[in-house]
Amino acid sequence: MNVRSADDLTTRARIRDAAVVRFGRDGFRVGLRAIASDAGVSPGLVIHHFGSKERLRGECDAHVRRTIREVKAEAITQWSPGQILGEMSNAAEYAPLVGYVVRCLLDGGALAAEFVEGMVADAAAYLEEAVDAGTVRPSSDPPGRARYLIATTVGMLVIAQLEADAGRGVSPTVDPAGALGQMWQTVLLPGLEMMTDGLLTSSDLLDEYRTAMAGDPSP
Amino acid sequence: MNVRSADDLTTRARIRDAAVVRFGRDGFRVGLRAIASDAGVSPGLVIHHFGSKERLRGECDAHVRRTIREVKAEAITQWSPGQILGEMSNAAEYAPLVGYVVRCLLDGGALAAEFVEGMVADAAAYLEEAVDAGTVRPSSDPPGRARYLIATTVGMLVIAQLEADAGRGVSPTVDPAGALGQMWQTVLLPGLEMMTDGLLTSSDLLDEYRTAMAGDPSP
DNA sequence: CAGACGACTGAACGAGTGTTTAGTCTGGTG
DNA sequence: CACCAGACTAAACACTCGTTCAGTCGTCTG
Repeated sequence: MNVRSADDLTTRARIRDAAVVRFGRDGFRVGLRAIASDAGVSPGLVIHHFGSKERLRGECDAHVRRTIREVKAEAITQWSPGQILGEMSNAAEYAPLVGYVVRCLLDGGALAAEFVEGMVADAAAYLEEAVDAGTVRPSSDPPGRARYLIATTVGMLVIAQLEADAGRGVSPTVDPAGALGQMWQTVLLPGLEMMTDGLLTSSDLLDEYRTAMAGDPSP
Repeated sequence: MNVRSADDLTTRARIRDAAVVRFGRDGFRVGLRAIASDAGVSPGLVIHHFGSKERLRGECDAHVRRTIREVKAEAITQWSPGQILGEMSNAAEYAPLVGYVVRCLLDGGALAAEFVEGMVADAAAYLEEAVDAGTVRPSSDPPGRARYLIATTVGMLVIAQLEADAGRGVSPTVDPAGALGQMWQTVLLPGLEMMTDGLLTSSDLLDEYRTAMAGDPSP
């Protein structure tokens, strides 16, 4: 117990890391036997250490949560919130974590909701700073705008995962992190265009919506 | 066989419809017994009609695909592509289909990839028309822009599903379609703002990217 | 050295799954 | 009527899953 904090390569930690990788790559449906095999261990030992598969996943969640928080803390000044996952996927060390988070997103656990809310909060803070600095336009609904932008990131993660899964049968070497990077390249230019000039040529739609909401704000 | 096309309420169709609803609400992990029970039928009969659970899902896919194509065909002139799912979720008749599609998106089957590509293609066509009509700005990468916009829609679907799942324990009456509608309301104003004015106050970032790409277009 | 404790394994258990099988009921046909 | 094909069911089968259990090994302790 006292050794674990100093040397994080105990069997227990090895099982946990193997579980994160397996969960991230194959989803949460994988059997304990596959995880145990990856860790070079018997299925019974996994239960011996973690009590149940659910508690194993709980520790994986906590571990991923903690790691992301650390990376985020030291990177908050460098990148925009939406890019954190992209940058993490570039570092091979953190690539499995990205896969794990995407799986959580698809599976819909508590970590997923918390992760999305965290991204939204980060984006809101980041946008507020940028608005104060004068580089980003102010919005009449800052939290809503943050949600809107994070939705785009989440959608790209999901679509990248979709294509990574689809290509797995043909070329098993396709990894979600690579697919995500490719995805970023594809939409970076259109995204920038969208962010600088917008999409519409006139403000008619926005004006219509605003006057409609002024008359009847209920829907 | 000749009866089925005239009257679509054969036992076979009833099982298929029950499967679509169950798959959409609980995901593809639900057992055949639950589906059979919903259809008022024994588990064996499901196999008798469809051969296997996988083939049952295949017929569900085909049915959803066909229905969406029909709805799309008669609605293509009215709504923008991203709104089709939203409008469908309002019609109670089609609400289960929306849930099914979202589940496919999360599960990552062939229908999911096809569905996303279909939405992207629709969005691209819709945007091209709008550009010609002068209501939407031209883009230097129209397909990329379509992908970017559809990613936002997909992300909102996923997040809405996330929150619908999270609230299920507290209030089981929350349906994905309702969550989706609520989601739309939340981000409609910020989305419109974004589309009319953009996000950034200057074109520095875009210009930087363009000059960088002009010098080294490889990455 | 004796004893105890924790890591660890291999085999088994019980519950769940999709599927099979034997058999019943029903409606139409010669 | 006899017959039969198909819809349909109840029970069982085969398999996988998470989990349990009895027991072995090595190490530390008194």
